[in-house]
Amino acid sequence: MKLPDNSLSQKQVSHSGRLRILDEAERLFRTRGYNAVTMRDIAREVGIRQASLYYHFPSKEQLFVAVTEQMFERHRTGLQQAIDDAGDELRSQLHAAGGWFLSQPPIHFLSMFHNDMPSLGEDNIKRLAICSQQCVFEPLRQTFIEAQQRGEIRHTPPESLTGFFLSVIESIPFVLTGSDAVSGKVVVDEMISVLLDGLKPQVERD
Amino acid sequence: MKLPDNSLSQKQVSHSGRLRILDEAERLFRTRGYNAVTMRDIAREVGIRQASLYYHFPSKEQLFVAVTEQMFERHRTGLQQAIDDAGDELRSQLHAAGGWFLSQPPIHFLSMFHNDMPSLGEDNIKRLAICSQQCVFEPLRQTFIEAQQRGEIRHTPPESLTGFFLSVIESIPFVLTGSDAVSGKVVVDEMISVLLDGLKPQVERD
DNA sequence: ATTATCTATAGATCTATAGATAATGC
DNA sequence: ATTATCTATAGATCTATAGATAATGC
Repeated sequence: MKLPDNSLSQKQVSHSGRLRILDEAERLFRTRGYNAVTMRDIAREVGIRQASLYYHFPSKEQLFVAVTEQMFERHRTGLQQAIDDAGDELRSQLHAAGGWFLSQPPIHFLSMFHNDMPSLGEDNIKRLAICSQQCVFEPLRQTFIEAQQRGEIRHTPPESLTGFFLSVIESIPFVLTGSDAVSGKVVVDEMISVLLDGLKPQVERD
Repeated sequence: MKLPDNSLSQKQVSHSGRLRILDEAERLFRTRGYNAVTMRDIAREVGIRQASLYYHFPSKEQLFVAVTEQMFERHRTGLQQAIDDAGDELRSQLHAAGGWFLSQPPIHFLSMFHNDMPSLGEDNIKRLAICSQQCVFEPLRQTFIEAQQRGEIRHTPPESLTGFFLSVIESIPFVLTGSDAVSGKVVVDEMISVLLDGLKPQVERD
């Protein structure tokens, strides 16, 4: 099974079968989690029978892995692009990163690690852990490191800052449940302001 | 294929059956989530047969609700106590709150709202949402409000600050997975420092 | 001949109920 | 008589496989 070679003429008007499945599965897995979504649910959304999914993917687990890698990969390119286009100031870079995440459906990292991944085989757990690390964590970590090298913020473990940033992003859908008088953008902007004020370089005034 | 040899001579040292069930169920639900835990799993841990659980609780869902309310209630008293004992400075209050959460197994709020609660009936969802609000959110929110009234920090929606604080607490088990050279305490201390520096009252600077 | 679907079903679970049985308290 | 357990099982699912069938490409 290779990539479908592109000699397909008008076969895929918008979506080949495989891509439709990936898209619908991603939406369902994201909103309800791996265990709560059945192959029947996915098939229903795609408009085929449950057994037909097994022509494209050998198992529910492999489908989930494919879906999740696709999603992380999309975040890697989108996030990197957003940061690169945002100039060379940490503040604008963080706003760009925040804007990127707000433009996408939430990843639900914590749920994924806590609920979904334990249902997978060990190899796939490791694989997805590495993938998330490289696609989402690493670009942000690098951004903080460079800001520290430029002296824009004081020295604090960049892993902590990345966790800090992402945990706020991830909790936005949750925070907004209470009072929807606030939008995600506002919460992220507040967070970035607090973060940057709190990380001002330790000048020896005072 | 009979009794799993119960070599305990005195049946129950400290716990009635119902409390044993609540405790084991809490541990399992917390570590694996509502859907991934079966009544059989809980029964196995308690040392009884699966059907016997239904003598104490009418359904898996009711058991989960009882377990979760118990847990939130424990957080309410523990958290309030920690804050009350911490003097009247925001910094020490936040350290106390952080220490409380670190002393407890993680709540996994986001997983609970995203994966567990959608499997419950609407009434129970609302019930648990209110319970978490009152037991965990409200004490923290009140703490931030009072600090603002004392002028210790600048004015920022206390709901955002609470979400901020909790989201970092919640992501600690996750952040630590990468590099366990850092302890939870260190991450929380860093977070509090950044938060307090970032929230310094708006003196006219620059 | 290949690709993509379908029907039918095996084999595992899981929740919950029914009714029997043992232990305890009066 | 009450309390707490047990065995057995009904009734729903769910994943995955086997084999038939239709559509497409050469």
